[in-house]
Amino acid sequence: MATHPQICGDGFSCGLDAALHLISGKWKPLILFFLRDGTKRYGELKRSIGGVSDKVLIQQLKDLEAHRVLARTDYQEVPPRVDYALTPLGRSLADALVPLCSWGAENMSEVASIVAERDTLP
Amino acid sequence: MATHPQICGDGFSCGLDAALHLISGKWKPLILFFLRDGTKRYGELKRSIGGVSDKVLIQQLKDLEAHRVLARTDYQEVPPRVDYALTPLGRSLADALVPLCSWGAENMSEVASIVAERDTLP
DNA sequence: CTGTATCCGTGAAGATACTG
DNA sequence: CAGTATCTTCACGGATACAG
Repeated sequence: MATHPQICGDGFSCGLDAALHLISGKWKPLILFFLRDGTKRYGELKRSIGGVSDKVLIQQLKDLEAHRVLARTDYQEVPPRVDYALTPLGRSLADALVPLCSWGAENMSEVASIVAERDTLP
Repeated sequence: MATHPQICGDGFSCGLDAALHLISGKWKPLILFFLRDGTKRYGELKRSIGGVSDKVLIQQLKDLEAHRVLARTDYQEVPPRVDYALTPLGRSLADALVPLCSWGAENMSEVASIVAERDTLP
């Protein structure tokens, strides 16, 4: 990732940049929000989200795990049982996301029409 | 937040999804961040950010403008003078971003080390 | 000063099939 | 059930040159 020359050290331009680095990915925000309800198994997660392929879901889960946002537990059973949960870091991040989520919910119809209008232009 | 998902009516899976749709882009968070200080001219913005090409910066500014997050004013002068400012929608979005920004600032060193550790692996 | 116009490399995401 | 393995596509972002 290219570092931005301005603002602060640690390789991030600002706190927002650091936070976004962890949640950038098409399904990551959704994963975080589902996991706020508690630990979930892989299949539950996949059904909850819907429309995501195994490959992509696994990839995003691995990213989040590597970034210490969530923890994966493999019970080494047959048939396989694996679950995912937020770490303390992940929970605090998810909490920080709440206002943004509320904003989106409040402005959703406006955002939807803006996006629709724009995506259908030539 | 809404417990569920899957396309909640307006084409977004949840409010967070809608919000992120507007700020996804490498420089957009930074642009919002700088514009919180007030209206800025194109050149100011470019210098503030640093390391971004004209093409990409313009592209992201256009996206934000089309999404009604910021307003562009062209003074029709020679030499050209153009400035950019947050709209009311943009300001409320930027405000909703503050907790996330704070989270990033508080956890920046941890995030930086996590990312560094991971990005240097094979 | 504020942009356009091209060309291009990269990687994220999707479709599909297969496995322990 | 919980993944892996390939193959493909395409939008994102970058470099460079040029224009009003």
